[in-house]
Amino acid sequence: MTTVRGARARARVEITAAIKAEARTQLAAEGAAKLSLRAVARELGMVSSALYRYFPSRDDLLTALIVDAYDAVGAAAEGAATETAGRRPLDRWTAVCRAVRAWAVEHPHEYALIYGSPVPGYTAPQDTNAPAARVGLVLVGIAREAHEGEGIALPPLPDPLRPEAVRITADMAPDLPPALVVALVAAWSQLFGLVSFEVFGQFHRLVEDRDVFFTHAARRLGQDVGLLPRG
Amino acid sequence: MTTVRGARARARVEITAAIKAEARTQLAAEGAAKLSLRAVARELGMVSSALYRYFPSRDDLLTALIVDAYDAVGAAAEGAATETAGRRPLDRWTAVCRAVRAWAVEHPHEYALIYGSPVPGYTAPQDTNAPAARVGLVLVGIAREAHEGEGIALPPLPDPLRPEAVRITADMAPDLPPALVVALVAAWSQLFGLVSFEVFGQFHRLVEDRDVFFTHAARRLGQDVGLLPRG
DNA sequence: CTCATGCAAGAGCAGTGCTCTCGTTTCAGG
DNA sequence: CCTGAAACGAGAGCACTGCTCTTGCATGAG
Repeated sequence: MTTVRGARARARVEITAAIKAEARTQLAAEGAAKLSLRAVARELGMVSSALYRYFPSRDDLLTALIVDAYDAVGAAAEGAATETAGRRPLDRWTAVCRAVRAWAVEHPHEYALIYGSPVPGYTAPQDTNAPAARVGLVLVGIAREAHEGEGIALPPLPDPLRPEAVRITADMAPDLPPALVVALVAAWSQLFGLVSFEVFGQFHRLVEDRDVFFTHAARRLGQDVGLLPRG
Repeated sequence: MTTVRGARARARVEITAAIKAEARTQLAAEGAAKLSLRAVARELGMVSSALYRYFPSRDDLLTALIVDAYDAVGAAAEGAATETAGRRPLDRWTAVCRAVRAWAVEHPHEYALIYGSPVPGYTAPQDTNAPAARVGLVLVGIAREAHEGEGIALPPLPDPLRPEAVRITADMAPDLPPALVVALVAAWSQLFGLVSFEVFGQFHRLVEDRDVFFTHAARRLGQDVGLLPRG
């Protein structure tokens, strides 16, 4: 049963949540590298070994935070998409990009956890895959809507490399033309290039008005996948 | 004097180089987070405290590696630019992007060091600025050449956000039109979005032929800054 | 030749992730 | 209701980390 079976089970979920909350606080304050199991336990009034009853290792605690971060940025993107339902696809695209950026700027350490360097020997377990895909799926959804409504026009590609030659996993969006899927994957990664450079400080003393810059770049990204500027 | 003043000075530069070499080996093997001063010293047959004669702290050793990494990827980009001198700007652009990607794929941990999450409380000192700018300057140079030769055409921007409204530090490329500078900065960061997603594994089980995909995306990036497909 | 300086070694401090043991508390099956 | 298994918190301990300080030795400049 997944229902609460008693005081013990209730305490377990509460303590697990408290550990994650305190870990997230330390993460936001100092970054992932300085997240210390002992410090978390100390702050919670426990002893470090007691924490291993809830998370088998430090990496497992990090994994939980990673999943939460993916879910948070995914929820931000989905929220922006639903709030702009019915508007022009290019405006929706831009709104979603801006929501991702806003979340990243507000939670730089959590952003770094999921879109920065992978932690040392750590390989992401399978259960991070679904949360990690949420932002991408939102973008695909907007493009699909535009495509079905004929509100999309991929610019001609005078390119020796036909996009059909780029093999993308088919089950991602089998209903969309390959050229659009390729453009979407590229735009998706390029979006996080823009966000990462801002969050990681590469725009320091280079881009003054980062909000305006990002909005402009995100809009052009939407045009790159064929979203039309006028509905 | 910068010349060698004696056996002592010679030994100093040799040992400094040996430390950096061993540190780079460990960096490539395990990643930045697992780089241990004691392990480096152990491997070199010294005791850990002796290492502090050469690097005041672990972060200073990391800084040295960061500068080296920026220089390495910058040199790769510059090499690709000089090797393709005289060819069409769009081809040169693509070649430079491919050189950056190739270096990143070959040195993932060093790439993560400079384009991944910033390390914990660490703020990059001033002497990393110049090496960090090299790749961007190569891209600017190619765009400038195309612009001077009239081989550039920024597509019309039916965009409510005029690029002139995006303030970019003026002394970056004062001779180029603002719209081009904005497009260049965006393309620069988007290039590293493509590379980071590949190196950090976000394309896992998604993009099959990553070399073809990257070349295609890099070429479109070049077109985004106005480089013409036909010379 | 002398002596300040550069240097390696070692001990030591405070901190880390993690394991193991040892009493105690809780909860479920008989 | 009772009992035994499971879950739990506390503590000691291991091997490791970055870093500091002191001690003695070798180098090389004056």
